[in-house]
Amino acid sequence: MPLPKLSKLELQIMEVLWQRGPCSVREIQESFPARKRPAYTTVQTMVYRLEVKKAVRRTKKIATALIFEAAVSREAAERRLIDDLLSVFGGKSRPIMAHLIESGALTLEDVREAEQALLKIAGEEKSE
Amino acid sequence: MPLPKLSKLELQIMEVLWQRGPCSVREIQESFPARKRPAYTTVQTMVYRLEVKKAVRRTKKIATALIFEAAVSREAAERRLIDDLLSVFGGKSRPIMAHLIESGALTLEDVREAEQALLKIAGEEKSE
DNA sequence: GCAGATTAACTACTTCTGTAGTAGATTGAA
DNA sequence: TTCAATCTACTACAGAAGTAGTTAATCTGC
Repeated sequence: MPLPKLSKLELQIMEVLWQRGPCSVREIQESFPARKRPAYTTVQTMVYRLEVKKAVRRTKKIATALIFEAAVSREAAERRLIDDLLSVFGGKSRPIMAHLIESGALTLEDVREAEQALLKIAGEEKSE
Repeated sequence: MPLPKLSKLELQIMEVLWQRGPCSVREIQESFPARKRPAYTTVQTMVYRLEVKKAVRRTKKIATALIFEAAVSREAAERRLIDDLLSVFGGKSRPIMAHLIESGALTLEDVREAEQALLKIAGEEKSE
């Protein structure tokens, strides 16, 4: 599979790797806000599972600790999430937009930016 | 909990109920496209679980069959999905929009419609 | 060189999801 | 009235996800 499905916790771990670059399990664990910090071995287990899924890879070893880095991009992982959501909505983004608006997360600026992006794409396609 | 999390298959079952109104397990099962139709008892199990989650309720009994109806609205369920997704993106819809565009699911019309909706809301808020 | 700290690797257990079989009750038709 | 079809209700099981303990190897400072 090109891009395996990542769970919520797995994504949070990937997030650390995307933000900070290669990290040890300890560094990943400590970057969780103290209140909701999972046990060291919990993070360790998740990192190993991500490794099996080829979402992270070992790069080197510093003293006793293995250093891991993301093997899939944030873009690709996020894209996967959106595609999954779209499949629930039958590929239509209309209802998604409606909910984003309802929840107050979508601003006029977001929309105008999206419009510009779409216009740009349309223009490029014409000239191909 | 006001709205329990629904899994993919649970959502597909809710979809049948939302579309067709009250149904028996048999009707739900048969409304799945033949190719990917789960066994009768699989649907039955899911419906019972939805019942435990209070997402569906029994309305009546026709002969031997129980008739179930949705106890949560499609709006609420979809809203829950979006909110979960938003939490992954830190509440920002910008990246979500970007991916929708990239995947080709978002059209200019969708965007213009969204813009109108937002303008309308802004107008209403001013006059309150 | 050794002891205490740190880590990797393995194992374990729970909940959720998807999947489905079985047993016993209920119907409806002949 | 009896029997086959249909249902409900219960049970089972595998895989993913979340959580974490244990054991044995490995460092590192003294």
